[in-house]
Amino acid sequence: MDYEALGELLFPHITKTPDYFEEKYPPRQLGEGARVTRFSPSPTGFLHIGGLFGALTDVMTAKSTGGVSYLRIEDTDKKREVEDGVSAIINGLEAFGLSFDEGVTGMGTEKGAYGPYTQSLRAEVYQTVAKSLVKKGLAYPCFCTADELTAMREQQEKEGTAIWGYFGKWAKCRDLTYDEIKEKIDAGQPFVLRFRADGREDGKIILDDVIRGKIEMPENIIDEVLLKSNGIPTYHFAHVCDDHFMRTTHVIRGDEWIASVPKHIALFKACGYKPPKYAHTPVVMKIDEADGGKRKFSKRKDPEAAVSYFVENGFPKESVTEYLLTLLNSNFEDWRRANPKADIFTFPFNLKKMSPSGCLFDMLKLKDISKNVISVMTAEEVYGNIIEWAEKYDGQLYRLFSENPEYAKNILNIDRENAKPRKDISRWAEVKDYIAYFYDELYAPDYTLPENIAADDAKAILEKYAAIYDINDSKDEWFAKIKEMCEPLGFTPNVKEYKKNPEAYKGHVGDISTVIRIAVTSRTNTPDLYMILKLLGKDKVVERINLTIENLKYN
RNA sequence: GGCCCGGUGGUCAAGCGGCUAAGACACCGCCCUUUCACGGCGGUAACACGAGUUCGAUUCUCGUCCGGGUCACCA
Repeated sequence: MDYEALGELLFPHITKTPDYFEEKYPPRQLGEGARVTRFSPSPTGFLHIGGLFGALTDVMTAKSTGGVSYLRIEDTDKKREVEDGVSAIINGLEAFGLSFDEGVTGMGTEKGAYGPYTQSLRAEVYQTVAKSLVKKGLAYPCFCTADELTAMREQQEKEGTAIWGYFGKWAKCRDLTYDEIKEKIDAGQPFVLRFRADGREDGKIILDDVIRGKIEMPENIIDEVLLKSNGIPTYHFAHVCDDHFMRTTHVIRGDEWIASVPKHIALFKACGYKPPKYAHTPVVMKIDEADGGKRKFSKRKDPEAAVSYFVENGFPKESVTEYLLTLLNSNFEDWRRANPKADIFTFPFNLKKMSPSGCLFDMLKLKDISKNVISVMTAEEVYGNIIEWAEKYDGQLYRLFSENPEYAKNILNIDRENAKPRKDISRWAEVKDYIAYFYDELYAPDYTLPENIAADDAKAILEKYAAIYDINDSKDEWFAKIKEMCEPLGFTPNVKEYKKNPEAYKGHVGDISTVIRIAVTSRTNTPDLYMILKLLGKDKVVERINLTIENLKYN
């Protein structure tokens, strides 16, 4: 067989050789240990949590080694592609503060010297490499139809062959002569380009995975498709060409790719390229409501799999990235405690610290982390975040907060910006309920008293309090007055005393506070009552107290 | 079915032949306290199973079981 001639027959329009691209995309000049990573999603829908997980891993790996990360769009499957796929990915990434050094930056825009970073724009690269493979006798055209391939598979299953696929005696087009090929091509028959695998059936290769260590796998013997009949490469071939020419040092991808590594290694070898290091990451799973088992997040079944879910529910972006980081490197939490304000990208991330087993996404843990994240923000920061969120997702809250920013910030500042800030809020979507009693529009009065307080007593407490309330009191004066109210009403200002001798009193100072709290907020639990009263203002406090007195039911 | 990965408390996880088997979340109790939170202290709770190697296995080997992945002109 004259492979040179075959190459020309198959790719008459390709005039370059791989050397051209070797020069165009020279090895990167980076420091020792610097890693080049890529996040390479397909634009098939929304960005989901697993994608974010992977993207974070890529970015952290590059940043922590002084390397480069880039975003490559793998749009080689036009059937699954969705219209706004690329912007969905980029917007999703941006929403969580992730950006790359190179690659696609938007619809039709990109940056970096190793582009284009969209696979559908790189046909010439793939075909040039493919042509060189053909000329070396390492790839050949296959004219088998989908039906023939299906029949082959069925036959293999029937025979119970250990390995399924296009190889050995099943590879009908492997040894076509030049004349046979020319005849089919002249007749306009479509073909795919297949790899001429040279693996031995009993051969073994070792993958030294960065996360999992050494994995022994059978050599590849399958004549994998390199170019589809439309000339577009399969993932396998695109991966090899792109990661070589984009000079990726570390391919970080989901562990569903482990089984394909022998193919990839064989292809790198055939092309004469040095394979990158591989790091196969675990998958993020959830509990299946139906059977209680673990399973991978599903784009279709799990709305919370979409990163937009976290945005819509008002999780600060840092909460999500920090949670993901604890999943990635569990020592992140210790680091965060030691460096409460540090930029996450300065965390000394280490691929080797990643666990190889899949993990369950724990919404409770996310919320806990989120509460901590929010608790160290200033009122100003919290306000800004809420405004930004509410503008999109809660018009009413947005209006209320923007009408009087100072009022809103003061509310948010209660028990904040101190050594032991409250941790009540985990998502911006909870804010409206949290601050509802500060706005008449949101306030839903509820005059229900706790069982241990009689309505008559409550009424007496409120009448007394309305009479002595002075908004100008300091906190100490204010509380001293409340304590003074206790004894005449049959309560004790001393909680310990009450606990020692509960029969002697109707209640203690806490109960007095509770009555006032309920009258003013309709809640039994709130942050610092003194500040609440102060912010509400004298008129509103008196108004609510009077309303409560009128509506109290006698029991 | 073949091949591959994984298996420490409810969850995420340290651990790399000898430890009373860390820590975080969740849960429970106590303390602090005008409520609630915060904070502090304490508690319940784990090495899937069976062989083997070894003076000694959570750690190494093999098998079993369980969970997952993969075998496309999808990525």
